[in-house]
Amino acid sequence: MTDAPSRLILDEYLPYRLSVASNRASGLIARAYQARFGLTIWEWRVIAVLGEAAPLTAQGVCEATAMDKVTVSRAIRALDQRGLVQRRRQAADRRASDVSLTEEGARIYEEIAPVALDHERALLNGFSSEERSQLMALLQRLADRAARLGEPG
Amino acid sequence: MTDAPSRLILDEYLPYRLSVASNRASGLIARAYQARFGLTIWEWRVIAVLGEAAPLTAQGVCEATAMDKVTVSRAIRALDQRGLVQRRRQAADRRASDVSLTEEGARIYEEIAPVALDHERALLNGFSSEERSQLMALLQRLADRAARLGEPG
DNA sequence: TGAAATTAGTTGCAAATGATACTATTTTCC
DNA sequence: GGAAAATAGTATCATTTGCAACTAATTTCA
Repeated sequence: MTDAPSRLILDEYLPYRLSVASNRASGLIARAYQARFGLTIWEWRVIAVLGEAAPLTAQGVCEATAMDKVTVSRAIRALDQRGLVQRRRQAADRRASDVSLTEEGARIYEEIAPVALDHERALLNGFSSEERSQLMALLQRLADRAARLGEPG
Repeated sequence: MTDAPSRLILDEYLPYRLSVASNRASGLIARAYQARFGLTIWEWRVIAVLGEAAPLTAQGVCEATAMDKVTVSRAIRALDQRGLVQRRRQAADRRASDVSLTEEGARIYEEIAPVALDHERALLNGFSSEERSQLMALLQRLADRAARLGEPG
């Protein structure tokens, strides 16, 4: 491995930096979605994955969104009540339901996706293509590493 | 500028990736501090900045930690009640108080700082020195950018 | 087979969080 | 000098969150 700082300075501490960057970016986007579509960030994530690949069970949504199952359950219920998703009990396993976007949900997905991408572009404005992929790759490695450190114990 | 994705795929969406990486890293560390020192992540941040430079006012802590003033107020009160920080009203401005670590607070800081750095090292294990500074720099730019996009409206 | 363990999803409750309003003090500036 | 605006920090209240317990269905395996 390589050297790492030996003295603690919050502003140079990776988990802190990560948290600040994430909170600012998420906050920005959360506010936009709330104001414009009345969606929480979790509801929007569920719509996003269902827009990519439906149907999914709640469990499938958990895996695809890295959200906790309680959060997913609540988001799905809220979306169901608003008529943006529909649930159908699986014949094979009656504990589980297939969840998919309704027509209106799909309409919202089509409307939201470009807005989401615009936000991403705005955030990454000024980053070269190479910097972007570096950033994504580094974040991926970091998340994997944190997951492995957390899981076993 | 450069190209950016034209189709929304959650798993390749920067704000999402950022959030996952941050939550996993923070969660890991939050659990460790809670279990080992009984500190929340905010309390620990306050201790960290006071360990670097004290005294600070609550306002100063806000700036140094990127925390909201209500959160800072609560963290300081909790630490005060546990005897880890002390507050002294400023003579010059009696609305403000100077906050600093008590002896015990300093003792905890000395104990915690190396643990924090160990966690950081564990997370960054496998990253080259160059990758680390890249990551930090990219996160910094991103946070700045998000802040500027958020502030004005 | 059928008791025990596992899994999908929900609910209830306590704690964390955030927006807003509030007190006390200081600054501005006419 | 003093009214109006600004600032430091706290309190209040409603919402969000997260954990643990729960129901219902399925799987395991003796």
